[in-house]
Amino acid sequence: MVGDGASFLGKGEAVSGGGEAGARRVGVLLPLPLPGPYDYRSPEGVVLQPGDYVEVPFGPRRLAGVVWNDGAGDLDFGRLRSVIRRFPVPPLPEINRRFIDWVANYTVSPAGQVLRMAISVPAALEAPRVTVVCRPSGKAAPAGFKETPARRAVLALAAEGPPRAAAELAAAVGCGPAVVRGLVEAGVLEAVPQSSEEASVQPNWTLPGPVLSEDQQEAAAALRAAVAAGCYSVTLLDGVTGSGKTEVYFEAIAACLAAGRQAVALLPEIALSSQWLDRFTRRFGAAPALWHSELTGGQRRATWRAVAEGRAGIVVGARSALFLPYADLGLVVVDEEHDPAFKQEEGVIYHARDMAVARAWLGGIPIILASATPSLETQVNVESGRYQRLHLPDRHGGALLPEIQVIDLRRQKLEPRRWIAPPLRRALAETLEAGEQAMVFLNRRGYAPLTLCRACGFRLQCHSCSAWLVEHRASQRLQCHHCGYAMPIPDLCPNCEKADSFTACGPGVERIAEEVAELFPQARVAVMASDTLAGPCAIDALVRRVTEQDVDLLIGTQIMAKGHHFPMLTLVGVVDADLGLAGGDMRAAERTYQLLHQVSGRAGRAERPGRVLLQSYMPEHPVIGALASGDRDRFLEAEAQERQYGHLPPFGRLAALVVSGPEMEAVDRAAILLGRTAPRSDQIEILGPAPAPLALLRGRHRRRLLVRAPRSVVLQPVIRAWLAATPLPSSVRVQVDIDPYSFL
DNA sequence: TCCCAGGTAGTA
DNA sequence: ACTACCTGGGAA
Repeated sequence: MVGDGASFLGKGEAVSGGGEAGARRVGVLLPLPLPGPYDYRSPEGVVLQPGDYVEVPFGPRRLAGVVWNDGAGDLDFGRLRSVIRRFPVPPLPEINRRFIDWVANYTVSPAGQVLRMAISVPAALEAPRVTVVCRPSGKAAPAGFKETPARRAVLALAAEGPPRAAAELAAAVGCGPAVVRGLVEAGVLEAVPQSSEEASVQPNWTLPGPVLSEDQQEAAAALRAAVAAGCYSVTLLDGVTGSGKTEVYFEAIAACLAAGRQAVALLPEIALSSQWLDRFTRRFGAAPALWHSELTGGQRRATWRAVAEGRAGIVVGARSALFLPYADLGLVVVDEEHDPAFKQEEGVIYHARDMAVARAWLGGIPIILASATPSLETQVNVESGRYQRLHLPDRHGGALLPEIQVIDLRRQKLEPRRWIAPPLRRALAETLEAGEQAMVFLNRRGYAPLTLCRACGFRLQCHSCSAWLVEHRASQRLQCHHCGYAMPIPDLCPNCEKADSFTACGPGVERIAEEVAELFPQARVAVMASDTLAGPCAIDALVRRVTEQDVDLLIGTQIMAKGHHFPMLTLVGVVDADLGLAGGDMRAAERTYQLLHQVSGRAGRAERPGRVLLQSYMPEHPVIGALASGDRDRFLEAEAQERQYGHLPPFGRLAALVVSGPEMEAVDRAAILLGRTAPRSDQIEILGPAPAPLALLRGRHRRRLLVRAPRSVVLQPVIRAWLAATPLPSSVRVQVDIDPYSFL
């Protein structure tokens, strides 16, 4: 560093001694997919520490980054540009920085790209807006103080309400700002600076919790002990739907707050419902800090800053909440641990549950995974003793688990263009007659999944994806569920030009709604799918209508499978329990089991017992059998065995390389080249290239290679070396997916 | 011969 | 991620 000094001194810059008082070299990580931190020099007289947020010049732009290290030193000091300024935010703690490096290394992505998830709100780095507010000083009025009516009114107002800006006080009273100013000058009011995001009401852990069952108390005590121990531990909170898992982990959160540390609860995006927040607010007397994709810029900023400054005790959010700059994280909770929504499939591809466990391990803190249907990975970790398990076998408040029956569609033939078999129709009629509510579940949006021409057999397909266009009657359009493309339903077949020749194939929720309306014209029917409900507010509104019994029959997709508590709902009918089992994806069975189990869990959550009817063409399938018998563990064991035979996760390691680009030939060439340069080892097996599950997505052709290896092999360095040694044209992109969620 | 578009390298 | 720069094709 000192040696480098000569070069920049030579350029006529005044630095004393080239050392202590002068500029120093720092490595700054930028929120970009660069290979590593870039070196800058610190401004005169400013000492920068790792973790400091800084603004730096980058080409013609200015960017916010984080001081990562002392700099790589591979560039002459004289050629370095200077850090512009340090942002007025607490530095990113070391654990958080190590976590970012760890995730980057694990997911084979540049650290800067991971950092981008952590500083996703650049505005939060600026000093908060400070306003001057007035409040009573408590001092006596000075001699000669004249009490006018206007002054009296201002003082009275200032005495009751919260501190307010002078202009605000004046406006409320109806006097000029000079009156307030005069009071401040007289010393009766005092003007104090207040940051615009001053402490809102904080969750209060000292409030008494609800009455817990014996099982719940026991589990809560174990979790409190884990929090008190303050070291790394993973606990699976395994409880049937309706067993009150949430209330149990609330106790762990309370313990964490009592210890003065922060807690984060990750929920699958969709489960961030007002029902969950209501329960939280009831327990802690205030809402938690929120983090999810629907937040406005201002809300994001407020949460980010409150987290960084340690003011936010509890954060509840979707997967990305894991990357917030916690000042002192003491507990992680992952609710619905098995949920596929935790898998991020774009940009940095990661599974939030796995990253959360890593975060807990790095931070030396406990983590709680909650689920009624734990993932196979978690189950295997419990069996091997790596994770603790707490079991809640019974529903809270004595409610019984629903009785599950299978309707064999091979015997109970469906009428043409009908999807509800007679036994389900009878059950629905009985339920409605009893004044109870029913739910019909079909995990398929729209009216019909496929539209074809009766004359020539032409199928309406998306131009940029390998997927059918789905008819939506509500919007009168055909939609692609992968890229969002939509078009009006054409009058003529694009192929044979015949008019009125289209016919809908198969059911979607809209079609089921139509059938139900014909069967039960007097029933109040509501459809619940992600496209019929715009945003969380609409979901909340419908959920409220259901709890207030404004709806008799609810028809929906998986959006209504999660977390909702409908006391009067006693019947769940599953239109097509086999949906999702087709295909050959090893995870299909597990996923279907989890989804249907969760849907079944909506029935009979209060006093009235529930029942579930599953319509299936293959009642002998292990998934259907496990659901009907309630024997989850035997099913998981069988699944585990199958994965073990296939050397598949969690018994082996798997990674996917997805090659994509707009031109099929270029993508194919690149994929074949990658296949040729693949690492050769008797430990590592390369499968493919083959068309990826969606061979065409958003106009990009996709090919996939799978890498399979025993658990003892660490795949990341192998993949990194492989990619580094295989130069590819810039027209194709390679995405690395460690632990891919779906594998055919 | 010039201009614009699209592809590409570099950002410290 | 942007942006400035370069290359090449097409029209003047």
